[in-house]
Amino acid sequence: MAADAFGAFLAARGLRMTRERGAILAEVLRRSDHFSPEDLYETLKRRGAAVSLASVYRTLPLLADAGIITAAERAGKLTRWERAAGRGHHDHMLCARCGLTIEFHSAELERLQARLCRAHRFTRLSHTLHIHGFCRACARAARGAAPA
Amino acid sequence: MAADAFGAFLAARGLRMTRERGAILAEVLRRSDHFSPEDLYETLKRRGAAVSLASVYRTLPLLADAGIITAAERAGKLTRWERAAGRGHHDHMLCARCGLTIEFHSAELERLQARLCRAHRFTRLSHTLHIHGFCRACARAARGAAPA
DNA sequence: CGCTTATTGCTAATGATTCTCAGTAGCATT
DNA sequence: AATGCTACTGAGAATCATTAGCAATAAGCG
Repeated sequence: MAADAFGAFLAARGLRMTRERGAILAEVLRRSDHFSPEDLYETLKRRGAAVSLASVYRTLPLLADAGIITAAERAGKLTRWERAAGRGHHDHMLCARCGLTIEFHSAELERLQARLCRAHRFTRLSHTLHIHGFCRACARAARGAAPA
Repeated sequence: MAADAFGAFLAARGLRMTRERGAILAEVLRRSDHFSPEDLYETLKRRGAAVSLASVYRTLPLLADAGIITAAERAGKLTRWERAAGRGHHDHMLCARCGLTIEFHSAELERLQARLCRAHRFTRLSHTLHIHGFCRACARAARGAAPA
C-alpha cells in the first residue's frame, strides 16, 4: 500500500517509479529503527539489490516528501531517518551512554504544544522533541561505577 | 562573571585561559542570537581580534562543557550555538519561511517531560524541542498568497 | 626568569552529502 | 513492437563544515 502511495506521489509530480526506488522503499518499510543512508545502502547491497549510494541519498528526501519517512536526528555527522508513524508521531528519549532510543507519544504533550503555539500566534506544522539522558540500565551502571 | 566561571572551569581541568579564548568568550557573551562558528569567526576578525577559525571550533565545545553555551540546531550544514540561558532553558519555534526563531519556556512543559521520563524510567539530563511552522506574519502572507 | 606543556595558526585531511555527465530506461504515442 | 522525450542511475569528482597534524608560541608554576 505504501508502494502504491509512493507511486501515486511520484506520478503526481511527473516522476517515475523505478526498480531502484522500489528497492529502497521496500527496505525502508522493512526497517522499524532509525537508519542512516549508509546503513540502508549497505543492507541493500548485502541483499543483492544493486542500488548506488547516490540513489539512496536521492530517494530518501522523496520518501520524506511523500510522508513515508521523516528525518529523525543528526547524531554526530550522519543524518538518520525513520519510518513515519503513518498517522501519529512520536518523540524520543536518547540514552547518551548506550544509544538506546525510546519512542514515546503523549497526547497531553501535543495539547500543551498546541496551546503554547496559540499563545505565540505560531502556526505549528511539526515538531521534534529529543530528551537526552540515561536509560534505566545505564543510569544504574553509572551509579555503580561512580558512587563518589 | 562568566569569564571567571570559565577560567575556573579551565583551571580545574588543567587548561589555560588564553587571549583567544577570552576573545571568543567575550564575543559569545555579546551575542544573544544563534550563531555559527563561521559567524563568530567573521565577527571576531572584523573587530580586530585575531583568532583563527580552528580556535573557534576548538573553543566552542569547551564553552558548552562549561555550560556557557549550548548547541542549538543543525540547520542545513552549519551547527548553530547560542548562549545558555544561565539557569533555565528554553525551547524554540522556528519559522520555515522567514527563519524567525521564537524562544519560549514553559514550566508546565518541563513538568510534563519529567513525568514522562519517570514513567519510562529514564534519567533526563537535557532536551531539545523545536516546533516548526510559520510565524504570525508568514502565516498571514501564506494565506494571502495562496488563498485557494 | 626559566621550564613544561597546553595552545595557536596554518594547512592538509576527512567524511557526509551533492553535483556532473554520459549512458539507461520508464512510458505515452505511433 | 519501435520511437521519442525525459527522468533516472552509477561512478566519481566536487563541496564544504569540521578535524587532525605540526612547528612555533605563550600560559602558569616554581
